Amino acid sequence: MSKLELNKKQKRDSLLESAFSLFTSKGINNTSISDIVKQSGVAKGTFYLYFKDKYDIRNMLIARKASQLFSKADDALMKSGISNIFDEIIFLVDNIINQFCENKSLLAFISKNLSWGIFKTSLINPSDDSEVYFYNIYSRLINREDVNFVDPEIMLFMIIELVSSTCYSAILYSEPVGIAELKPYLFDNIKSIIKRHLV
Amino acid sequence: MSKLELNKKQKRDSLLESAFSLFTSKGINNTSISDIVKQSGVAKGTFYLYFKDKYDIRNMLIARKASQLFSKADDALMKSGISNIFDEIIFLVDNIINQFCENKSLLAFISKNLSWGIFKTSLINPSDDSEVYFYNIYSRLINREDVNFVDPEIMLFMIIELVSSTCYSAILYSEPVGIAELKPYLFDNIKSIIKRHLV
Amino acid sequence: MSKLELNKKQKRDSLLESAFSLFTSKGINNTSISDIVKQSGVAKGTFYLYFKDKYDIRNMLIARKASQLFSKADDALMKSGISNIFDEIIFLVDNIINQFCENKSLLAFISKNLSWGIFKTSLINPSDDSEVYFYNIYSRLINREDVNFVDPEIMLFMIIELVSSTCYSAILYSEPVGIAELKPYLFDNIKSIIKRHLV
Amino acid sequence: MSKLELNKKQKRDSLLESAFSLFTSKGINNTSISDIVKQSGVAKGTFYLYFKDKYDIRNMLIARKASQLFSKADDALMKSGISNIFDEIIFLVDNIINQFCENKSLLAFISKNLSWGIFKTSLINPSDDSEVYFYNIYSRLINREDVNFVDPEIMLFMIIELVSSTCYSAILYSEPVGIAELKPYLFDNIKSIIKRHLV
DNA sequence: TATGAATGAGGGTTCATTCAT
DNA sequence: CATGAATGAACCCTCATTCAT
Repeated sequence: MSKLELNKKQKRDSLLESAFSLFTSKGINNTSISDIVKQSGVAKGTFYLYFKDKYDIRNMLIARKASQLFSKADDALMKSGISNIFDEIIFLVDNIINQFCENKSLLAFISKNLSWGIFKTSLINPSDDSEVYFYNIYSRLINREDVNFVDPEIMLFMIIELVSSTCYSAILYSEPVGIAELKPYLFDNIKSIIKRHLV
Repeated sequence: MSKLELNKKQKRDSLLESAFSLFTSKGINNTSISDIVKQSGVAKGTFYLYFKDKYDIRNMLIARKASQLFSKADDALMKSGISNIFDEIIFLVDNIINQFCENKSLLAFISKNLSWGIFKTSLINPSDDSEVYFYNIYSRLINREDVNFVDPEIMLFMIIELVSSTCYSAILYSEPVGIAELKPYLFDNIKSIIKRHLV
Repeated sequence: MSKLELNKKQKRDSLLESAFSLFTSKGINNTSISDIVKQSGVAKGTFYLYFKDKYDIRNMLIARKASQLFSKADDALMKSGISNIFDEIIFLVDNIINQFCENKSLLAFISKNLSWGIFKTSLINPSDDSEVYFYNIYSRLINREDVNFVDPEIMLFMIIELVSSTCYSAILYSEPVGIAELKPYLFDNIKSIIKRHLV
Repeated sequence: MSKLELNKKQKRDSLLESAFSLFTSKGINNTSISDIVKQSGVAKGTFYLYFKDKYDIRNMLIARKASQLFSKADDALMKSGISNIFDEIIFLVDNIINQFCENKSLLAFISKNLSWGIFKTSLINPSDDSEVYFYNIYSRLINREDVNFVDPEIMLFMIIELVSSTCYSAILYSEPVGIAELKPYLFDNIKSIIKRHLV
């Protein structure tokens, strides 16, 4: 990669990270392009060399952050030696929930913005290294040798939606209960979902 | 109610309905106070006599629309003669899903904005007739003579979160599948959740 | 007219006159809405209460200024006692040319922007008192008792186009000659045009 | 001409033609340097190696396009065998009008921008082959053996201004009438102008 | 109570121009 | 000669909010 291209990648990354920190701290609606470039230390016009508008950079961020989240969880899973399908999924969910607990603004951002559409777009058209990993994790979970799922995509969809929406309320507002109290019920439900999709 | 008070209530209702139609058709971010008052046929200053700002009227609307949704479903339930707890909840969910199918912008509005916090606020502090009704439905479901739930609030919470988040994607974008294909899995999962909370 | 309405008319007039002085001194392209409101002493948003954009105010100005130009010339004609059709038209043209000589920026503005379309729109839909006068002058010239014109509209069109385009170059740049030197030829040509349209 | 010089001429021509197509289709105000270089397939900086700014390239274009227009008309005239001065001028005007009818955006461009100043600059300082040709046509019309004109430059000036301003309205907007209906009057007036300048 | 004219900060976006490569 | 990434001033326009009527 030439020096110029490296420079460009750094600018893009800097804009992405500035946008993320602002989106998560002040919310997307209250973040202006001005804010983002100011935090990045680049000129306003530069933003438009890399992104179409605020929503373009948001979409890039969701895919990127969700991928990193899963990659991290998957790394831990690899080290754990777990091989049972139920345990694997619960492990991943638990790890992700813990990441959320430590980074509540990430939770707010992902929960409010992750849609299954962006999810799949990112799988099919990875725009970043982390998103390539993401694809590998996904396909490894789905195409296992030991088990056959009925409609595995629907299964994952339901688990992800259930986890993200309940955690949002439990972790951020302890509503109706805190995450610790919620977990047993949540994990039981996830197991039920998996069971439902086993042949 | 005096004629003046009636007039005031009509103005407030008119503002609420105008805001709802604009929020659902153009989105909250793209709706201005100007738009709302123009559609309502009242002056700009008048808005501030009834609501603090755009987000104030939005919160009022969520509670109001969610209550109406549940009330309608409950009316149908009453006429159905169903008394089994599983069937009752599935019936309610199914009815609400059907309402969503017929009114997709309502789904988008409720899904993106309904939080358990507003939900409970509305239960505890009803600001409208429909919300009082709402409370009755809720307590009738929870405090039944025939069954005892463990943590009934968590159960309802999970069901509501699961339904609203999966329906959002399935009904509006047919992602990962359409609502018809999703329903069997969804209902099975709801039954599992209920079962889990029965003593 | 209420005090409020009077105030509004004054604001509108002030904006029109500010825009005119800026358009004529700096050109339309180099005049921003900011410039106009600054000169008018009103807030930026106020501009948009009265005009759609820069081109809206420009069109209003052309009609207004052209009407005032003709009205002034016609007033002088009334006082002159001239009744011969050739002499009347030459008198009007001469008077307008002299107005242009004294107000070159007005000439630049009118010449570059007056189109027959705006001309007729202003005749049909006067948006101002001066434009009503304008209509009267026009119809009095066309519908005379003493003479009958063939295609009087085409005749006026040609005279106006010839005068405005040649004066632009002659008065502003003395190209190919100054206005004094041009006049004899111009007036002869106008007479030829009139003659051509007499039955 | 060396290969390098040829390459440079091609770049310049390419920029000129791109600018022309954009100016005529979108208008000068809505055309940016970015647009021009994009259409030309050269880098932004390259533009500034050949032209000072947008208005520089516009002036080059007017002279170039006006010259081409006259050259084409003159070619046709040469082939026609016409030798009478009235007929020659009418022939040229008619030919140019017909060119305008077939290329309305050219008409809009020329009419709005051709000034007698640029006209003469182009005559005196031709910046291009076509402009040299242009000069020949001009002097051949003026310095004839068979006739002597009084102030031939004023004569041509008036004809050109009258034709370009009336055609603009008639061809582009059919105001006050279409070009076909206008032509008889226009030609009569041109003949009057010529007659006026014959000794 | 109700009005709606007025505000002006601040939003998104464009673009001519420069300059290191 | 040619490039095109970067700049940042300047643009247009919106809008929540106020306040005299």
